[in-house]
Amino acid sequence: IATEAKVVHMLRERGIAKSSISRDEFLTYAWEWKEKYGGIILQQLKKMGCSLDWDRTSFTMDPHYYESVIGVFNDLYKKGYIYRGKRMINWDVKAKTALSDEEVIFKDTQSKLYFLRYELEGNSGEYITIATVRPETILGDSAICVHPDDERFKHLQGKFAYVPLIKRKIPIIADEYVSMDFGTGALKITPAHDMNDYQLGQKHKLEVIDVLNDDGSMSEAAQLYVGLDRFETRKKIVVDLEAAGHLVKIEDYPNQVGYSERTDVVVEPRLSLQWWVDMKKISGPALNAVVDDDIKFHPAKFKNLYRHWMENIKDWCISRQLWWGHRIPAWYDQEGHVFVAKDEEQAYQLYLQQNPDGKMEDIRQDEDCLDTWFSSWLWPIEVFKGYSNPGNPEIEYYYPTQTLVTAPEIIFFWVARMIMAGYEYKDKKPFEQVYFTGIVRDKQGRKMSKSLGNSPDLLEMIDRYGADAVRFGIMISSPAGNDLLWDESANEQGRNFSNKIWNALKLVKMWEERTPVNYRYNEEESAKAYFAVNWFEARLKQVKTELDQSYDQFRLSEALMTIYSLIWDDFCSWYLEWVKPPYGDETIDEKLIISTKIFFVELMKLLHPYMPFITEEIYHELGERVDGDDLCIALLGSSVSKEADTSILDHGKLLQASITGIRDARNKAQLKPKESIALFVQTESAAPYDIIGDILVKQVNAATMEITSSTIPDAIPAVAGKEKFYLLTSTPMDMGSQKEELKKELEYLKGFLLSVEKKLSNEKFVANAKTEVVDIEKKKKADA
RNA sequence: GGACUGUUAGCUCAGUUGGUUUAGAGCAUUACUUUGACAGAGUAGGGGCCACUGGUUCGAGUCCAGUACAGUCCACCA
Repeated sequence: IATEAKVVHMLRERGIAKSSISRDEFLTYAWEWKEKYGGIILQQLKKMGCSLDWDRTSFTMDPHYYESVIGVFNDLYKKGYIYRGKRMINWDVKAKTALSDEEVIFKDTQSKLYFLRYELEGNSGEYITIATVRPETILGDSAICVHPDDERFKHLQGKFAYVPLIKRKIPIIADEYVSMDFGTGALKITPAHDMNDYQLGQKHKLEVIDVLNDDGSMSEAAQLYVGLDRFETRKKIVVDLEAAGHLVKIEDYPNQVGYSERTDVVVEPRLSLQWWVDMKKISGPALNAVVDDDIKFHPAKFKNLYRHWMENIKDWCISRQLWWGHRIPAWYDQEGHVFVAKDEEQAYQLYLQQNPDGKMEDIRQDEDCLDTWFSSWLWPIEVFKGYSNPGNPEIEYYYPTQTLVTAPEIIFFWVARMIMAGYEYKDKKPFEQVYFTGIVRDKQGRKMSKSLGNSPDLLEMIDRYGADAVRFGIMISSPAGNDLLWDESANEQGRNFSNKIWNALKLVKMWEERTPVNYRYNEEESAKAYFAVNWFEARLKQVKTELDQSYDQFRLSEALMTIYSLIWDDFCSWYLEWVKPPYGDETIDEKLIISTKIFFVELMKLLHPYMPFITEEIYHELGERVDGDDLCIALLGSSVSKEADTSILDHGKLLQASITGIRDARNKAQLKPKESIALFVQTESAAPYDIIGDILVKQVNAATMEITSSTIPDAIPAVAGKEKFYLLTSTPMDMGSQKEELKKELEYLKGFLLSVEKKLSNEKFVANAKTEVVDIEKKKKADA
């Protein structure tokens, strides 16, 4: 529909009206348009780094696909699942053509609401009053409808009234559809000119009286004003109704009226025969598949929505008043008999069976096209030629696919119908998981759309920030199941991240310039010398486990955040600083540099799906030197276990807390970074400091470190958890600001202690809560 | 109008069967420090009646009901 609208627009700009060219000519233009803009979209996807199989692009109007769509239509028709039924369409009385919904422009209009009274049968002088904005349609009335509970009209139910002017007798019926508080509470039913009226008419078996011709003039069925234009008729009938005493009053009534985009005339709702799919015939397995989690939705909240829709499924109107698309394979003869076939020749053969003397020219094909989703719902099958060439190796290999990624707004249009088609034609689900992305909105919360023109220019953004940065910006702000409020500043974070990674590479490459020293340390020293390596290896394992969990739940932005933090905080801020050779040392331990590069490669692998370009580049930068190295293989082999070493991780935490605490104390005491200190550690367990001591000393610029059992006078105190540190400096320092901080900390802990004690002194809590919970509270108290 | 979903720091969001140190993260912001991987970095800080009102419970951001507001899809009213 969008394509057709765009092509129509393009032609109009060139001064060509759609109505002035043939169907085939129009389609030539449409194909040109498709090639051009389809190509642009593919280029953008490539520029974005989407790793798709570019040799296998597929289109629903490829010849094999087109035939399959027609084949499916024929198949469903034969099975009796497709039928013709009435539907209200938009009719352009000037162009004498049906319009798609997209071609109707609604304008706010100041209309009039006419209150008309209909005389009741038998009791001359008694009336029932209805309200309408289209008085000319009363000539097509089949009934008057009231709410069954409406006391005002209860006595009239089952009686009859006369249509004014033509005195046709119509019943007064009751239906809950009518709202009691609108208008007069009585509704005239005109099945031929209103969809709801039509449905009520079906329900109550009312006559359909079409009072309009296709040019908008009154038809023979109207009895009066025959041949007169609908709006002329409206003026005239109001005068006549007033003269006959039927007009009660006229009120102003603002409403929206649809105009044709093509001819700018008021669109006429018109009943027309359209093609439908009987959904109840095919929806059963598709409902169960999702309800039973055979197909999983992410986020799961859409499951409810899906179930509700499927349980109340309505038949699917598959006709569209368009030229661009799969043309409905139905042919009609002069009498309106239908012949559904795969092509004109076969339709003709069917026609011949009934009309042995018939000619090819006697039948003509349906002008309409199929709803775009009637082709799209075959996607998981026909992309692999699973319908046109069943059982071929590709469909057998790829079907069912694993994950469908799509937008929640097309859950019914596309997802549900693909599942139905999957069970109908493959007897199997088409995919295992469905991941619904957020809807992209701008900062003001508006949906991004072509018509609003509020979409950012992707290529321009890529030029400014880099494709990886743009991808990062999108992914980091795409929490599963929420809309994505697009803000260009997210790109900046991505760009800064790229910079950070690139600089980390620069640092590692600088180290490579140094003289390598092979295995500087012996077995006993290695836990200490390679603590940073052991720690990061453990962190890597730990984070990989977290990532597995995030991915299992399709929490993509969370996974990216985890990787971001692993690289920035753990790798750059901690690990690289820990292994960084001291200033002035021109050598480097070979194990350190190789481990670092292996970690770097591992990190690049983790990040690759999000930022493919920079990770690919760095992988190759590092790869030349890592590949083929025995130590690399040995290191990888040593990390078979997925369990991270928790004691190493604990030591890492202690080291981080110590560094942070001491640095904080240094800052508060306004020590210059270059000023060295003597560090004293007061701790309950000294053992870990054997391992982390060297790094600690380096990171806080200490000349010496000692374990002490008593406080050190005249030193700057620092605290990390239950660890105490004393920083001895050559110059005495003012510790006023630090004291303030510590007082605040103390206040907090006092308050905290109070709240815990309050809880523990509550007898009901101690009596009712689980013992573990009470124990935790007791531990909190002890710690505080 | 129907159905569904949401409402937690300035912004975007976590918070997994109610209890895990008197609510967390990223970004933004503030102060100080630093300039030997980093058009930056380090350290610290500020910022929340967890929409509102009731209820269940020893205990509620978490469960229940209602209200308000927002979003989405569907149907659109003579």
